[in-house]
Amino acid sequence: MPDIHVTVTDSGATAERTVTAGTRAWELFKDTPTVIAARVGGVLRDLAGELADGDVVEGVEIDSADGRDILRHSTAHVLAQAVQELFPDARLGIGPPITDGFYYDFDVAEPFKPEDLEAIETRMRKIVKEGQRFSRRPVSDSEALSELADEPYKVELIGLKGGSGDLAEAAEGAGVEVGSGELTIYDNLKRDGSLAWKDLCRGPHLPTTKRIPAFTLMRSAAAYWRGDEKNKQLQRIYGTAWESKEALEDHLHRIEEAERRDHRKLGRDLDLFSFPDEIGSGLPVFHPKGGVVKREMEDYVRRRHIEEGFEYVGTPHIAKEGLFHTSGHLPYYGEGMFPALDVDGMDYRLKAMNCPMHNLIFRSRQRSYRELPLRLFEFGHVYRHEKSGVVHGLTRVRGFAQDDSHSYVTKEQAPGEIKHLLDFCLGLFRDFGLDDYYLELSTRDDSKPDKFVGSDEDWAEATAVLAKVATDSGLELVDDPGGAAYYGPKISVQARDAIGRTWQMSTIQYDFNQPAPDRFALEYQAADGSRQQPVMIHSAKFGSIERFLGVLVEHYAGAFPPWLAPVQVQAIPIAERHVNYLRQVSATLRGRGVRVEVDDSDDRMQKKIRNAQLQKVPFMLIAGDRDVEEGAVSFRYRSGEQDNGVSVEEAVARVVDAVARRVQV
RNA sequence: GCCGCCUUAGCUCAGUCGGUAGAGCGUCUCACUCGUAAUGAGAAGGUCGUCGGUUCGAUUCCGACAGGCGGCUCCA
Repeated sequence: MPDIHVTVTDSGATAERTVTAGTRAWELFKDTPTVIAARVGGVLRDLAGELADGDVVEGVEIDSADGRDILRHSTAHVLAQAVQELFPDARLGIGPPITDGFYYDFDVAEPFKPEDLEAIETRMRKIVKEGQRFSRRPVSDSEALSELADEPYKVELIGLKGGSGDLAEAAEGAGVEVGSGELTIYDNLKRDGSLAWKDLCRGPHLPTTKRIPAFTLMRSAAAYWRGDEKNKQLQRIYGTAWESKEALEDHLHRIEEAERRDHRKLGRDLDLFSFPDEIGSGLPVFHPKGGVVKREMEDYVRRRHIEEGFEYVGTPHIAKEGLFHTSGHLPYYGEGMFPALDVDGMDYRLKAMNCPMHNLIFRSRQRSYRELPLRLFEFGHVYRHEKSGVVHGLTRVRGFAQDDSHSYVTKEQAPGEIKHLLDFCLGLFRDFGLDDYYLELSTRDDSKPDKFVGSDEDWAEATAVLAKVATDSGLELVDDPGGAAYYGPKISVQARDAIGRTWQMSTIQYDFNQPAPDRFALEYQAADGSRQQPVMIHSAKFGSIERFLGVLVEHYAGAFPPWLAPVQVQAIPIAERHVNYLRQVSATLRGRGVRVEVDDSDDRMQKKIRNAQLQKVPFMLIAGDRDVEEGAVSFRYRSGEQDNGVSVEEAVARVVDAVARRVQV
């Protein structure tokens, strides 16, 4: 056998090696059990793959991003095998790795029950224990079609590959089944070489099922085939798999931790807000403590808008239906609006957006170019008929307040105004202490022209303007094709919640449609006396007050920085005789604008500390005989850290300073 | 909207193989006045989500609806 030369990277060390022809990748990594696949010339391959002369081979560690994907994808195969062994009539959908786990879709007569998941998991453990080998086998399209004739969904995927070939569009995750090149089938072979199961798959996979160190099934849920509501619903089983039992434990622990931060739970525990059934789904009420946070947010953003050149306006919650025909909302967004209210034979609608009303303010008289940019702002309360299944705490509601503004500008002013608005939004995120976010650029879906208004040229221009500002910001930017509003593209700031879900917060939208002559016919008189059409830029900085508040609760796990905390100082007397002293201290604090409460209940002082701690109050001022004598207090932080004998003057200064600087403590 | 699961006191949850219910925390009352995360005693509090059906009898079984949870789809 002739020798071949390969370049091998193993555990970070690279070396040239000479091996006999026919050597397989696993032989290079015999001594590194954590390597479960190989990257050959930049392409992920099975360890069983034969090497060629000149190959550059890198070991893929199971705890790397690619390694985990391969592990999870292989575990998805084991899941599918177990399901088909227990439910022979189950047909296979797709089974890709996802963030922190994997899923596999099945067409089954009956949805899976919790007991089914237990049985499936037990069967999976058996398959893992058997150490079945993942064996790759290239097949022609016709071979694949005949072998998988009983799997209609796989057949459909093979058919798609033959067509336009855009599998990413075919179904999210389908790429793991069918690559762009030749088709491959992975056979699961038992120790004796007999075939246990097979699946159409691009791979690569672990060498054997035994290399799955830790996994668990999470839940089952329905999902539409190829993500299309018009298609049949398949039953999806979610699971997770990790490189070690410890990593799996850590993951499950992180999920528990996230549940503790859930704003819906904290909203109840901290008495911030609730969702009374009597009012309706997705319609929150804010309790006094939640009202404080909401008011601080509103005060902040109202003041900032005025500082940034906006004019505060006000508009009603409902309007005659015709207004929303003019704006385009009814034809393009009718499903999102609540049904009409019949008022004396005239149909009215709850508004889903504020722009039509701001447009009427703009149009209330002749406008001059000297007035531009003209910026209108208000807390606009909008109502959207969200589908029942999507309502979620404060982050997806049916009625909410937007800190909504519309900047009317000349085309030339648009880029500058967009940058101005983006800077405004980022400053707000900074002041509220949010740091886990990225920008998204939402553009038109060219394949659905009926969902968007306006000419190709206008869309291209608007998109280019937004893209440039977004790119220039230097922030992480993600494309969101098809996510634009019907009237124009947008930049949005996406923030992550405790469970890793992302929520759209600030939005900046470029709109050349509503000012158009066939809509609101907005115009201004230019310097040369001509009538020109402005561009309007929609923007909301919090986005929705409710959603932003929900994300804030999760971000801080309820422990708000002092400036936002509903109760900033809890005063705790050691005995009843110290209550009056603390009332005097509180009066001083209150005089400086601090939200302070004195706990004069019958509880013992230890209990009062515990309660304040559970309510996540930033500062506790505790006073007993010694403090009264010295004109001092004991100053306790949320961390449990304490400073005894702090003078009242000093304590007040500390609190006032922390509030003023908006710092977290 | 679709699929599955869930709904017992303000909260977290027991329980009733069909004979109308319990605990802890919280609330209220009383006693205690205590130096950095739970003092003790007592009391109140539930038409067991709503409406129908089956039954001698339904909180329990069945159905519809409402609300919630997890996904999917959607998210201007």
